Amino acid sequence: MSSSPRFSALKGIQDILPPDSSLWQKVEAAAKEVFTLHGFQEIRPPIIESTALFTRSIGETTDIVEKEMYTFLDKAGRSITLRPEGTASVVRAYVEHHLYNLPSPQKFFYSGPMFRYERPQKGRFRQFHQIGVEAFGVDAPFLDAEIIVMLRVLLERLGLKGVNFEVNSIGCEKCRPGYRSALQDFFSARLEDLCPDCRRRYEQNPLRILDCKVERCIEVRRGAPRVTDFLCGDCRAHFDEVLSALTLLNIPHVLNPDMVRGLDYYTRTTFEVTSEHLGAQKAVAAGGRYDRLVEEFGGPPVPGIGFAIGMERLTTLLRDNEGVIGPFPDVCIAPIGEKATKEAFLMAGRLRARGVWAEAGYDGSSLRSQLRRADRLSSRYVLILGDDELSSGRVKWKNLRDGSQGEVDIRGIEEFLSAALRGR
RNA sequence: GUGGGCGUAGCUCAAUGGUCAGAGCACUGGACUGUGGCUCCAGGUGUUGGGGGUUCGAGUCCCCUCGCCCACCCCA
Repeated sequence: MSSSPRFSALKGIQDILPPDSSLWQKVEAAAKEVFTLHGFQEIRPPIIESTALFTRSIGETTDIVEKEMYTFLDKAGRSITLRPEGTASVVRAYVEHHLYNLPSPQKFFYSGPMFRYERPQKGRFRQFHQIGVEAFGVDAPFLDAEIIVMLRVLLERLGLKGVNFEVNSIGCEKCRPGYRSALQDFFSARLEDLCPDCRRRYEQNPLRILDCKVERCIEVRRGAPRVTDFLCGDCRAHFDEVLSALTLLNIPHVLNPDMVRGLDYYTRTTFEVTSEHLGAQKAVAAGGRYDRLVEEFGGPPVPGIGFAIGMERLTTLLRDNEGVIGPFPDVCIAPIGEKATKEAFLMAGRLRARGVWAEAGYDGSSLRSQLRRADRLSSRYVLILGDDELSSGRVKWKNLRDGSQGEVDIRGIEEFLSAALRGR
């Protein structure tokens, strides 16, 4: 090891290494397949945007905007921010390219890194990854239900178990102010019983008191007014239809009137998928409606809805459920001697051209160590290629799974292995 | 930003303030000149995260710093 400076990834930012990366690929492939079946197409927005895009949409006073953004000035002095979430960019693109002129709903999915300058902990990183979807132009409750169902289908296909679907409605700009003041009225007489954080929340965002984990605050908020009792007629009807659609579709879900959203743009339906195995950050996916956001970005009054899945959180759960086992080579070729090594090199190329994953030994290490290596890699087959084989033109093969072995003509190897590996 | 825990070999971890900081795993070779897994033998690597201090003597105690983990705030 040299004494020159050793680098490491930045705080809260991690490498995704094999075999973990193959689990990520599996998730991404399943998401693409499920989303496509539901009419969603991929959109690839940039990772950096002008800072104002996020401060507008997410909310000036949210923690994300106030203290968690990676913001810098470019060479022309413009304020640029690494995206802390995906929705703002998709809405920007939707408006910028006048996609509201296309038939509604327009449905998109995306995946990639997001950045928030936070203290890392379990399930929380400074660079993390989301797979998300957004749908524009339809405010019908069936779209809400369809999106929740789609999320469930995906998670089921991935074999994820032990998660809960929680749903809520936080109303619109008409009903929320009334609820907010009703909450403040309720807590105003009990302020001294609340924790310091909640006293601050009382002023800034009283809905957050419903989310507090302090024992005393949980007591105090018993009997607090529920957001679902303050919904206006339209919001009430919308939410009821979402719920009955979910019931119709046999989707297990729980009403959680205490569920709060961190971003300002949400309206009406909100939902979360939670797990008990994620530490303090138990949401593996979350989303909701944002019926005013397109308009706020200068577009027509077009409703929107979407969700995002936290990749690190999801893969944590999948890893716990089934572990991660990497892909295995189909065959390792163990050459003995220089001439055989050259032949093994060529043979590996021919096998690969036939779709067989072949590994050939590069140097003259012993047969024993080459076999040991093949075993460690969990290779299915080994081919032994030494002077005897070169002169006889017959290669020795061994099945490392059951120990069977034999020989095969050197020119028939591709056929032999293709047949032997069929149905792998 | 706040609080707690932890940093010793590639990995998992030992070592009362006291010789030269050890073991298992892994890796390579051999026992078995060309047959993996089991067993045995051999091989060698550390700025004890970094810096400073206390001490005759620091991996061990103190301070600073960096990093990791967990929690708060908040969030996927």
